Amino acid sequence: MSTAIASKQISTRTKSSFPIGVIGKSSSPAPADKQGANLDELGTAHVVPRGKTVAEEGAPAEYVFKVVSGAFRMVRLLPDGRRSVIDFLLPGDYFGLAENSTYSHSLEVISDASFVRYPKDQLRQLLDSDPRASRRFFSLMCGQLAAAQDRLLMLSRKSAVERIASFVLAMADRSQRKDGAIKLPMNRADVADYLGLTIETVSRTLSQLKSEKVIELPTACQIVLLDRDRLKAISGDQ
Amino acid sequence: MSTAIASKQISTRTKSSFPIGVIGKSSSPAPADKQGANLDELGTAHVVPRGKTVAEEGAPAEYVFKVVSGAFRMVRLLPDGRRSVIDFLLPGDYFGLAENSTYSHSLEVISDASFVRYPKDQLRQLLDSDPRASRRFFSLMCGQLAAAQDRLLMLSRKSAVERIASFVLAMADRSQRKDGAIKLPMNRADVADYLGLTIETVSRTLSQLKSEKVIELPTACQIVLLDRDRLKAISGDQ
DNA sequence: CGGCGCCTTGAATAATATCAACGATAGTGG
DNA sequence: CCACTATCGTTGATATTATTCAAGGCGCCG
Repeated sequence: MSTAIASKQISTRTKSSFPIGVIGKSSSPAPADKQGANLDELGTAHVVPRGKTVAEEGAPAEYVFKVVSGAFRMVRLLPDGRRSVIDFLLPGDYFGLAENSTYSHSLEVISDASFVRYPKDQLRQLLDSDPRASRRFFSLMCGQLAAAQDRLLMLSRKSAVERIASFVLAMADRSQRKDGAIKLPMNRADVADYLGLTIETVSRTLSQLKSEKVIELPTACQIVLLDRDRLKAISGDQ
Repeated sequence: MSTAIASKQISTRTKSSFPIGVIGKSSSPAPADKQGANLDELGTAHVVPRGKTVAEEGAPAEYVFKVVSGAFRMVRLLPDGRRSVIDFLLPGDYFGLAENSTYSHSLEVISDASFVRYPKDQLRQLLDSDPRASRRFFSLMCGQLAAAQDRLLMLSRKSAVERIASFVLAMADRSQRKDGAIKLPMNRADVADYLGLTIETVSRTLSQLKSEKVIELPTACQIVLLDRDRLKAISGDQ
């Protein structure tokens, strides 16, 4: 099932082709680190094509992943095949830190992507020995937890329009360009499984917002915000 | 708005009337700790009556709470008053670690309760200086995140019966006695806001499970499992 | 015993899912 | 370069689920 993944060792000496972030110390040239292991030395970089499954639900959780480019979805299945997209991962996001001995989610590539992968036990060791890295990851976890809790509120109490509006706003915030068209890397099915709706409801609701001149849809995967305030009001927050 | 809360300083010398857990070192007599501050010295114990709000959404997040006895709900409101119970907290559970500068949830007492409260910045300091405490809290956070993700799946894709079945099973697991009747500290409204349903749907669905001989309801707040396997099958997991 | 809060149940309604058909778009091979 | 095909997205009609509205019941406490 698992096909080859492009892989290479990252050296702190070699200029990597990926903008790999350094944690627990300044991102500059990297002076000798008396703490011993550091993230750069731990990780290997990989390039993966759209559709690829990088980590599989139920498999031993050996690695922690950091997205470098592209987009991923974190997926969980019910035995009968119903699917939930627990989160979308964009550059800078991590996967696998909170997983137990086996992954409880699959990590799938939405659009051609690259990532860095760290052996989980080595990363844990680093966290134990390096207070700065530890603090960094602790606050990452806090962010993830807060995001999950936001979504709990959304899924338990918001209507379809409110969910879509919240989603569009969130994607606009995560997107680099704040003004122009937002590029959605995921398809309608992914959005539906993320928001707890069906493909049809997602489509209909986006059409509705379009007809109300709140957004524009130049293509299916591009969204232009015409009335951000209105969208925020519709989203139900504040 | 905030009425008096019973409060007293905890001394490591005094035998506390609460079973306050010690983190980052053995729970025995407490030898001098070269790390300096430890959790016992940080915390103050409090007793609170049912209905009391211990932390308010939007207020400065100054404390982290650990439940000692009783039960709490962690609540979030939408501007129009819709309510979501993000989680129930039982003895041993923590609140407030992942909160930002202000609480994004209220913490409300469901049944007469007691808790220990730690100034957040002091706890943070302890986490920075004590690797064992840090590890402990890191794994607590992992557990909370995993639980939140389970609930995301539930809220996005499970039907009313499946949610109720999952909830009953989860409460049975968290409850002390595994065999006899489960005591629910929360009312139907709390369950509804936790599962993203209405009071009526919760009531109807429990009645349905009762009529199918899967559970018994001696009183509204007691549940007896008659057929755990069946309940697990209904819950949709595995 | 009476009142109040909480729970249950029924009937009608609304929201979203499902089923089905059609349309658009992108990738492929002639 | 164009046509074909597969995939994805949109839209409509209908079905289903859960909500809303409404009434009544149960238990607890004064």
